[in-house]
Amino acid sequence: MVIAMKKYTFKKEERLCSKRSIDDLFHNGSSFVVYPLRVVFLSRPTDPEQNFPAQVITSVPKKRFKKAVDRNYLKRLMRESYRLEKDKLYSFLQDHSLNLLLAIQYVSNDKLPLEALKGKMEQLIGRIENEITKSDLGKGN
RNA sequence: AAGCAAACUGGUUCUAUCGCUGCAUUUGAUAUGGAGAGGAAAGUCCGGGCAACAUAGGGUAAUACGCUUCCUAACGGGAAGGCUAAUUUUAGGAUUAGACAGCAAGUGCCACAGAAAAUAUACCGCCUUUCGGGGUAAGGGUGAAAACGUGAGGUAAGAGCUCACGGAUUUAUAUGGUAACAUAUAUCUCGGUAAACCUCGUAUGUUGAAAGACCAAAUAGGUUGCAAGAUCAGAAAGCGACCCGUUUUCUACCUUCGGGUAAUUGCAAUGGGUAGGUUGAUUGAGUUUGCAUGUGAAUGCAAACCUAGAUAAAUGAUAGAAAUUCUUAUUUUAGAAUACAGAACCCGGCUUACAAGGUUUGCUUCUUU
RNA sequence: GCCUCCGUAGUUCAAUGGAUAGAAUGUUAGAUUCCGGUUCUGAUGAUGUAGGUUCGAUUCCUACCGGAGGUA
Repeated sequence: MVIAMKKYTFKKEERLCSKRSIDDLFHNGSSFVVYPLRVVFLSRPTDPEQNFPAQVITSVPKKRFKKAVDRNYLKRLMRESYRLEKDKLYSFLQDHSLNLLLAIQYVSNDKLPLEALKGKMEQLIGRIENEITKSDLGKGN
């Protein structure tokens, strides 16, 4: 576990690439919506081989944005906002020693600017922390 | 000069901070340096490279294409030319478009209207008559299209039946041209439709990089070989002196009567599958410049250059400055805009999208001479 | 990525190259009824878009646009 010194990186280990874990995430994960973002997440105990506590995948549906330029633009904005806001999430996850799989989908029909997306991302991360603590409590009982 | 249309050209630049993906050097982590979307990357409409599998040879089927010569790795692409049509021009000519082989091989179709839509079975009319009929496509105003057109001869009345002039067309010869074709002479013929079936000619084996090739480890299982002990009990025989141990045969099931099969564990070998990684994969029908050849597409030679390589998929965000244009404004300041669009194995085309600015051509209007 | 198919009234479907493009249902207006239902009568379409072939195109050809499915 080597983090903390580099806050704002977004490397390959932080992305979700394995097809198996993606299938696992979408079959077993739970979800909620912070408009215009829909989140699917799945928490697991920490794997000591992995350097980062969360893996993220972003997606924009082709039905809502026909042009590849628009889709790429929105994915970049989502990545950028996640990169800037993920700090809190990482420290929370390390405290609870959890590993998180995360999928963020863009649900709106309109393009939002970066500032608004950053605010939404902050809300979203707070919501995730809530949900995880709830489920942990449930397990405890 | 302004506006509109078409074609071509064109496709903003720099700095800082944070971040992403390859590459090079260094290293314990990592750090430093340098690189990082297009003319259409798009549509996936053609053609090729490359790969796997298939493959004696020929034919059929299916699909695509179809004036000529040339270019090309190849093409349904391009260049030059011919022909046809449309527009324009007094004319010469110019511009644009063309699936532009064959209906003089066969078959089919041609609504409505019209006598008739193709073997004219002649409705009216004309001529003739022995009143049964026969001849006749000159006139019918229908239709998108009416049996080559006009005139003369001819006839009972008529008719390319004959002649002259004219239009289209088949074949042959001559001249010019590489050829398509053009011109002339002779000859044959005279509804349209092949983006109707079809005929002739040419081309195509099938599947696509999620193709294919390679890699070590783990897990589960398949096959083969060896070994082990157990199920496993009974009978007979052999060996060792005997208990006992061991070997062989029989007893089970299937059978084509040759034989075959028989649970478990361990070790070794072997080929396959799953997920992952490497490769395929970016030095190539390469890019730029110059010279030469050619009407041109293009080709040849020389020099220089290396210019993205991702894989749930990088090429971004923020701040500042400059450039171009527009508006406000007229020293200036402020604001807005900067298109279409994002590589997915690679090339050659085609098609479609495209802001401002620039060039050329055409049309319209206004001004001046 | 590759391949195949389909676009006709609001909806579900017809139509051999002949045009006035039909049928059911829906919507709506009127009639019938004391009121409603049933029933009857009428109204309601740029054949996805743009070109071409043809005397004539929903149909044939080409290019775009949109949608659906298959493959892995």
